[in-house]
Amino acid sequence: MVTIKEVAQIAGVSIATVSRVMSNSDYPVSEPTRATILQVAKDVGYLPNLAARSLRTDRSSLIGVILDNFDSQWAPVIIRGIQDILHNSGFFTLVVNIPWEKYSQADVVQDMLGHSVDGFIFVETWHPVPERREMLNNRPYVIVHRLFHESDPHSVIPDERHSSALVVKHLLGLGHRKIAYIAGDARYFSSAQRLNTYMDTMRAAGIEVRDGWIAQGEWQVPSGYQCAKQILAADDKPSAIVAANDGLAYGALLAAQDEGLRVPADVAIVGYDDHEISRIANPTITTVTLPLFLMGQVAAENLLRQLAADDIEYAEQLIPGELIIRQSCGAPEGNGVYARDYVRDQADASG
Amino acid sequence: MVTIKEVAQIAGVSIATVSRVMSNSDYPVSEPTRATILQVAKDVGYLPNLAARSLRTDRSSLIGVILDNFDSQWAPVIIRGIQDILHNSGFFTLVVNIPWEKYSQADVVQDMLGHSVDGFIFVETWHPVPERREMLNNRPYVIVHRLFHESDPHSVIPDERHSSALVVKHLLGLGHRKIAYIAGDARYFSSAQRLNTYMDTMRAAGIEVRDGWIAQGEWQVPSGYQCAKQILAADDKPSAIVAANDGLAYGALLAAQDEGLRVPADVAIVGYDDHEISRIANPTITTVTLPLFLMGQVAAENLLRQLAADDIEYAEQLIPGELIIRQSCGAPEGNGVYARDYVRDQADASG
DNA sequence: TGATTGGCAGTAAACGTTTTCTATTTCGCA
DNA sequence: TGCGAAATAGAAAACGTTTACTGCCAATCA
Repeated sequence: MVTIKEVAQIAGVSIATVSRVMSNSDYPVSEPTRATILQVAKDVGYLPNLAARSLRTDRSSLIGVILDNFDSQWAPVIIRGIQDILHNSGFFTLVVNIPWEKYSQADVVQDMLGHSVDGFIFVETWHPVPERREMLNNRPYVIVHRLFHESDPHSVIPDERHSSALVVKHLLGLGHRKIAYIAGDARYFSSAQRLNTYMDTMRAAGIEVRDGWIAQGEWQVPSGYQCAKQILAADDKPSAIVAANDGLAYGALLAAQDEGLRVPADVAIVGYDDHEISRIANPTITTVTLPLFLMGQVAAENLLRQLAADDIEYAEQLIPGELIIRQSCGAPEGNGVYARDYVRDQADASG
Repeated sequence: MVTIKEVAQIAGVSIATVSRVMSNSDYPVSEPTRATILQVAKDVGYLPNLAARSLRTDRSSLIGVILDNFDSQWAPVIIRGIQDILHNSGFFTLVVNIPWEKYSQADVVQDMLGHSVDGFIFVETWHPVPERREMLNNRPYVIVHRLFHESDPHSVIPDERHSSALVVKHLLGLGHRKIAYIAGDARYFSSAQRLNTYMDTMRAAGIEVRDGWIAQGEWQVPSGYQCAKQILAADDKPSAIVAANDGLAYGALLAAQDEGLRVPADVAIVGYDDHEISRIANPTITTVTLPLFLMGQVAAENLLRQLAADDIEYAEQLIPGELIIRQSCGAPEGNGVYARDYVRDQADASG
């Protein structure tokens, strides 16, 4: 590999000058000299050795990204958002999926510190680490899509209250009054937020929530099925069901159809997350998006800001989601058609 | 950060000795000395500075991983497989999703070379690069899940022929003779492989494939719907349809049901890929897996082997998939039940 | 015209390792 | 006992940068 020395030799200048040009230093270099050096560097294919630079400056242009569930539908999108910003600023990411059985988070952080990463981004990691700051060697960090309850000023999370209110209000707007709720796994703090927002929104609309309207689920389809069965067995059947996520909503959909109910005619169902399942289901499920890509971008921008100056005040950042109106809510203004019709239309259009 | 120098000072030895111990050199160091150094290093929390090491040795413990579709259902699993092996061997990966509009592959490779990556893994990248070898500065590389036709000895790909034969033979074994086929996007070489295998397998079974049995699709659901409509309109209706992937299979499923046909009673349908959609569909779809995690592992192992010695002969590695028997094929030995029953059973079990 | 300034370029010292070379000690064996 | 070899340790150079410091020259100003 060609080094700064050869470039200097060919250009007839000192290595210091080459370095100043190549690293975009604000030290003054005359225009002709700069042009020559740039030209020579290009001709000989010079590439700065980042290990050497890192050794000298203690900045590596590397950001450690730690997650514990790469297979989640969300993580890859978040990571793309992160990289979109970071790569544009000349950073690479060291992405590591931590299989909890094998490595501890602390070990991975240590390894990353060995590579002199400039900062950390934690994606959806579940276990909070008490003395994180210290463990990270005081390097800046951001937590994106924080799933645990412990609050942290350096985190970027979905605006659960905003989004939850969106779906409930949507149903209220459609005239529904008897709206039931299937909650998510109680160990996730988003479950409580979503549930509480449902309660608050109902209360604000002057509706008293009955006991039988709330079922405690666990995120997955079978749980949604079971909860919906339970809700639909009540003698005062609700006209709509809000599920804490799309898996639960899909389960509820199957349960309703199993009971001979038409969705949305007999009972409306809405989900949360804009998971693929809500696009595939029949009818398609009205839901609200998780602004994942944006969250990744915001997290990366936060980190860059911390890298630039560390005397800033931080606060949790809430990113709002968007309501996606599909078929399962029966909205008159719904832009969706039944899955089969949609598929048929698409086929007609393309064939 | 504590350096080798301080460890040496505290342990009362030279930095050379510390280095030899910390880097597991095979240079002889007496047992007591080694023990002391290890203890001191641990006590003071010494971490080797990898930038310095990289500068000196020209090995970075970094592997560049390049992909162009992070959102594909497959990429994250492949990457986990890669990291599973690589991280165990002390390597980190520089994972980059290349948005083709913005960067060229060559630019990213250059940037990675600046970080002195020890090797490259290309995941599912579509565009072959002619003078790849040179571009990579002669560093070792592996292509995993290669989607383009150009053959390359350093690639790890699914055994398409094996898997395709698996599904067709499965249907033959169930007594089907009139088996139609919906092909995938013709630009992918796997489409041709899957189609050809279907033809070969049918021929080997002594069955002549009729013209109307083959439809040219494009991977997506609407295309599957349309193709199935076309196939089912033939006067000699087939009793089974093999789709080149699960999206097409799902589309075909909707089309069949639209025609008032029961699946699998009236027409059996099988897919390919073990995409989530095949688990969610009703009935669930029989399919064959892509061995993604394993492919990632094998790719990483290949790279490590190349890193260790470069005088090895290489050949494309084919990784076999597995048949997943679900409901849509009507196999008597099928281990599946209808989605709704499955969901109900799960619910009963957990509640 | 002479002193002062400011723009520009070069010298050389670091950054934290690895590794070659050299030096010392210890050991085995005649 | 003496000698060579093996085992062990240390000194120092090198890897490719960045940057503090020094120096030169031309332009500016009194």
